[in-house]
Amino acid sequence: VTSSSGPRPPDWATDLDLPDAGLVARIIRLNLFVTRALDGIAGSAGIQTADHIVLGVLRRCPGRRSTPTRLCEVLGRSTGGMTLTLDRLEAAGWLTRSPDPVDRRRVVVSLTERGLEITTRVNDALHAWEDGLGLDEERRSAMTEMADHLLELFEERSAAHPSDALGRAS
Amino acid sequence: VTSSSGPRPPDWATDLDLPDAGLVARIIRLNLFVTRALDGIAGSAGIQTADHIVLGVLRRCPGRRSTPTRLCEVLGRSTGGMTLTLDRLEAAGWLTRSPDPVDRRRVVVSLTERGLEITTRVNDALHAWEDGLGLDEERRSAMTEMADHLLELFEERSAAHPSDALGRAS
DNA sequence: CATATCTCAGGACAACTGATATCC
DNA sequence: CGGATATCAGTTGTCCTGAGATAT
Repeated sequence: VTSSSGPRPPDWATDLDLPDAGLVARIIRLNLFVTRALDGIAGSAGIQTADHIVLGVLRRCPGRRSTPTRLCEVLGRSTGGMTLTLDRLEAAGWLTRSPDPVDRRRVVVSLTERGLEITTRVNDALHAWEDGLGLDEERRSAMTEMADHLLELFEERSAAHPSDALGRAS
Repeated sequence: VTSSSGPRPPDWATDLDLPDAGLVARIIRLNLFVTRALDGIAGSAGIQTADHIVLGVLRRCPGRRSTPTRLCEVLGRSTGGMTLTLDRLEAAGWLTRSPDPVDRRRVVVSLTERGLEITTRVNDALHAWEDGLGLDEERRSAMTEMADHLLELFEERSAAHPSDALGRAS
């Protein structure tokens, strides 16, 4: 994490260009920066990034509740792994598990007051960080619209090929 | 990973909306889809996603070579972890390590012919996948321009605050 | 000598796989 | 009974931390 002093690296190690790189490379790179910021912010708030994302998904579900399997589908994780994550979040008091009265195989996962509070706090900090970037409003809304359009395409696509949604198809 | 048959989940577990969600949430979600596709494609080619990304960065470096530390900065990883990754990639014959004649503390990491070949192959497949999404050309170029603009902002930002570039400050 | 770069060994942790219990 | 849901146990694997080696 040093880059201030000492002998500068030779020029050929300095820059990298994304000339022919496609959208995919750019999205990955964007995600890298975003993830760094999120790690810092979530860390300060005392929650892991991956856990915050689960709470964030939950926050945007109708009624602020969902089921483990549904969360797995959205986030591309296994049910076994999700159980562990939910254990952590439940132990922290950020969500509760309760049996679904309608279908008792199911477990309903609900965001608690404190869970809502922390994910909202992290989200607000993230918004502040985003605002501080100096992105003009025009581009911001254009970018949002593009992203939503792309997301729609992705969702259509994974609805069409559910089997390789997770890249596990033969 | 089931969503085709069986009793549908109740409505309240079905949809999630990103109403007030900012760019960050969208980028994370985009990355999720992209990562799924990449996992599938890279997996078929016999390389891990994380490893492919290292090769991809290398491919876009002038001269197709860089140093471990530089890669760590770009990808936000520790040098120790990078050593292990480079061990893997070197063992696979995708890159070579050689001492820097100018500064012999340094190691120069160079993409091999085979390394260039595999990362190019994966990249082409990714392009094909991207083309298959049905994104019209106008939006595609707009999206690209937006992404590049955002990336510039991010880079300025991390140049301004190098200490918390990795979220490890204080 | 203090700093920079890389490597190595040890440890931590999250996530997956497969099997089990419960329920439709 | 077959399919679905969630959990548990065991394992894997990657990454990080901190110490050490070599060079400046």
